[in-house]
Amino acid sequence: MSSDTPAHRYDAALAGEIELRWQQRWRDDRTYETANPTGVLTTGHRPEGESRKLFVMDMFPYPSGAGLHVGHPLGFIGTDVYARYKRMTGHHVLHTMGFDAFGLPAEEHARQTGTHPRDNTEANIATYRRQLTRLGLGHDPRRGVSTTDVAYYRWTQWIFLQIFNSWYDAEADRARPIAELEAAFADGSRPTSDGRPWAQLSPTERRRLINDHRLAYVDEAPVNWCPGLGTVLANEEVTADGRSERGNHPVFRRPLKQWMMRITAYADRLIADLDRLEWPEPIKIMQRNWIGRSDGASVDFPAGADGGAAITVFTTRPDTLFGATYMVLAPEHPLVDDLVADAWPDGTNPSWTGGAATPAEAVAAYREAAAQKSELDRQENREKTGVFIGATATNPVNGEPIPVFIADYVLMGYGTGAIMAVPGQDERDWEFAEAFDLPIVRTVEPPDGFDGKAYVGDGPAINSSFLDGLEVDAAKARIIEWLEAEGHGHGTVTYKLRDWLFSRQRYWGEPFPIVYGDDGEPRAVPEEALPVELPELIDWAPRALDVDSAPEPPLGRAEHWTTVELDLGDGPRTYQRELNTMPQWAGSCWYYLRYLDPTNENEMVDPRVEQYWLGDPDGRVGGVDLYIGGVEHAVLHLLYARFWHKVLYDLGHVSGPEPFQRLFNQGYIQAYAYQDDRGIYVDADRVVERDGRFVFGDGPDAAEVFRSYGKMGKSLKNSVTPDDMYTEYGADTLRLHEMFMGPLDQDRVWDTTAVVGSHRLLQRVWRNVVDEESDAVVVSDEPAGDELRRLLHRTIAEVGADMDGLRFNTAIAKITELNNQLTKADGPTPREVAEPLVLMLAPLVPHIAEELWQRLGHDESVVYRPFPSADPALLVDDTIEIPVQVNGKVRARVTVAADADEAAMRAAALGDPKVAEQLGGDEPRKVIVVPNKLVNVVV
RNA sequence: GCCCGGGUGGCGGAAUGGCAGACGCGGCGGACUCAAAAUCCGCUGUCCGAAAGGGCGUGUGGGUUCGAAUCCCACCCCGGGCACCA
Repeated sequence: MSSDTPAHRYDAALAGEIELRWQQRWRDDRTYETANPTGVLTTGHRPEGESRKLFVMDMFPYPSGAGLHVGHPLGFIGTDVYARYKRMTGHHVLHTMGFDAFGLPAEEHARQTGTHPRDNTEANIATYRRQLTRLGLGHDPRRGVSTTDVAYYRWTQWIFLQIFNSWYDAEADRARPIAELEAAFADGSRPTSDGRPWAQLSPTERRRLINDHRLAYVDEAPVNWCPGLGTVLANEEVTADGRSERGNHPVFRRPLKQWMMRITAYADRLIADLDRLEWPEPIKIMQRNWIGRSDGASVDFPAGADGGAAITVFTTRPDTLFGATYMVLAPEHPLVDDLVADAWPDGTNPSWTGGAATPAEAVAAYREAAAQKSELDRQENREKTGVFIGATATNPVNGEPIPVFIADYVLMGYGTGAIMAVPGQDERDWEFAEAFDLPIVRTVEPPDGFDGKAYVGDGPAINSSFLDGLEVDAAKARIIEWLEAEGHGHGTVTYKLRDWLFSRQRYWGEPFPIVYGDDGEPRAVPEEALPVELPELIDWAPRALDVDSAPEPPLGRAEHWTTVELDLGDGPRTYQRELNTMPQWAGSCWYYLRYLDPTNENEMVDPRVEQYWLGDPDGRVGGVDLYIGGVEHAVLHLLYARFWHKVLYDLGHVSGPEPFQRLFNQGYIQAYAYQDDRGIYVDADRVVERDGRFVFGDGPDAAEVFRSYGKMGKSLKNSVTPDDMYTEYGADTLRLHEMFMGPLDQDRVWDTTAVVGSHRLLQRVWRNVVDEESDAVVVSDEPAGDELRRLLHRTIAEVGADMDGLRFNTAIAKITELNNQLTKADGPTPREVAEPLVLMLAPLVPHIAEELWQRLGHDESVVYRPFPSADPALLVDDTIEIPVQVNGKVRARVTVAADADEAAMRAAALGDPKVAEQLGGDEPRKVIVVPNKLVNVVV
């Protein structure tokens, strides 16, 4: 520090000293520990008198090895400011932070750094804790669980067992304990699948029957096999072009035996309850689309030589049945082999045969070609292809025989894998019909002037016998009645949502509490045997695998762990453990519940504690009061967590049907990156701007570089870390700046040069309270002037409203205006203004606020001081200045009494010389007076 | 292609039917300094003008209104999601 800088200026060094001192004080005083109403954690803060509970939560981070950059804490700071504001307005606030540390990101990082995932994870968590503490986040440190803690994943396993031990009762529309299903089979009130009495089934048969109904079940189904990661993946983890979301490795569909969760049973409730949530509409839309409910009908088309087989299709347009002129099956549809004809029927259109001598050859060749196509080919080249299989089916509505094709535009994974093709009303069918010269029958009258091909809109039915004249909706209802009456089909619903693939062939995850006996059927580990601890493994990494290999769970290498002796009710026996682990989403499905009661060894959460923090006194759906996180979890975490919560709700373990009442998506902070003329990224912090060009380096080596922007990180060489900001300005400045940059839900570009503005504000605030030279407090106990007092109360009112609405950027702007007023004024700051100013700043910049509050003569922490309240009498002025418009353009300003009536305002406006000049002696045609706002004179 | 979100000074943004550009960054000028940094003060949408003042101005074009960044219609551009889902 040079000699002429004031000795007690608020700079980075002073900020750092203040921040570390107050962080220590908060730890010593246990300032942020929040009391539960009952149970283990009843110590901690609890507001006196009437208070409302408020549970504010962030999406917890994966503690990656790279540590934090300034983009990470945006949401964390947002929840912290909000939580602090709410504490000051008398709320009982629960706010903490844990770590989502199992799963691919942690494991991939450990793999790259050659360390064991547990060591790596623990080191990373320590780094994150240090960085988050340094930011001054007011978290209850007792509640910060990690999903990798044995004491935590013990309950993840417990929840898995709840799901495993339940089934979905479609009639009651809820999950029920599996024992109730067993009882229903046993007493005959529910028939077994093959009709044999329960008593006649062997123990293994019974187990199989029951296992088929569980909400968590093992199934052999086509899954996403990713050899690059050595594991299978959920649909949600695979990108549209068939690659893994993490690592971008190719993914292959292949049938494998895997754990599944019956999320599809909840599809309708997951859609319906969205209406009760205060979530951003785009997220709700994404969830609705992902679940993809379609209402329609299932229709049987008799087919095969004797007409004995039937092709069942799903259609959303049963009203167009009279226009179905051919059918298409997915190439891998199981009926194809039954239906394929021995020879081409006489007169077969040569373009239908694919040039093959027989239908069987054509089918084989087409399947071969389809299997060769990559996902990318399918997307880029959408020419309709297919072959005739030599067979016909009968349209049930008119008895017409129609040809059956296979084509890859029909997907086995949706509906029934077969469609009725109605080219008149479907664009894809039209294209296929044109390519294969198939008949086209319109069954909906297109509007006059329609010159397109397929018409997919509304209109009266035509060429459809008894449906003619009906609008689409009426025709659908009518034809479904007919199908049901005639036994040709029925109304039905399908979903895009698939059951959730729940097993991974990875080491770093929760082991399943499942074992297998001699019959190969999965059985639950008894509750009292939990936790099933993850065995220590030296060789834990997945093997590098090729496409044709099978997944190989690393837990299979834990020789002493893979078998276990248990008594499951029929004497001690040896069982084989399940070797897969749970996906990374498991732990994050329920962490908000464990925050409530993190040390409870007897229960997942004490029901009274759960009811207190997640129940809603206003009769809303309940759950976490405010949940802030990125939009990237729209259909992953947020859907899975809702599903688990609903299962727990059905089984009576939680009190409400939804986990997150209100969701808010914070934006992302991105940063400029710079590439040289070879396209290589250069260190962004060594680039300077000169006359609109960007230059890297200095002296003779300086070279022009080109600006782009993207996520902060090593690859773009554009990271700025919180530590950089602490050194230069302090944590309060960083917090303030991140909140000031723009609306919390908006993406923004980081600009380090702009941070100084927030630092200057704090410096000026400091100077308005403390003398920089002497370090003495310089506030005055004289009353504030009338104008300043009014500004203060207006600011209080506006800042409070902004904080409630998470509009921190405008709250800061208003505080700045008030402070600028103090800076401009002669003489010391009145205490009457200084104290509320410090209190208003406290949620945003808690350290400097604590320090100033103490220097203003207060012993107690600012954290639980009441937020200032505005005197309503001071929010209205005696006189106001209003603009006067002439033809909508502002031409003058006049001062009138605040309660001036229309006539007085009109007179004041027309009496203004500038307005008179504009009028040029003419009478105005019309004068619009908006009381308290403005006057508009129309000439 | 379909569905969301967005387009305002050199930059981040404010104003959601009533004074466009609050607040901040950057820039320019000044004070302090031997000097620089830091700090402080003033100016800063754009065009015409010495000034007073005036014209223009919220992606483009139209509309509703006394009055539109804000509401309506059409289009353009940017970002995101889904994508042959029957």
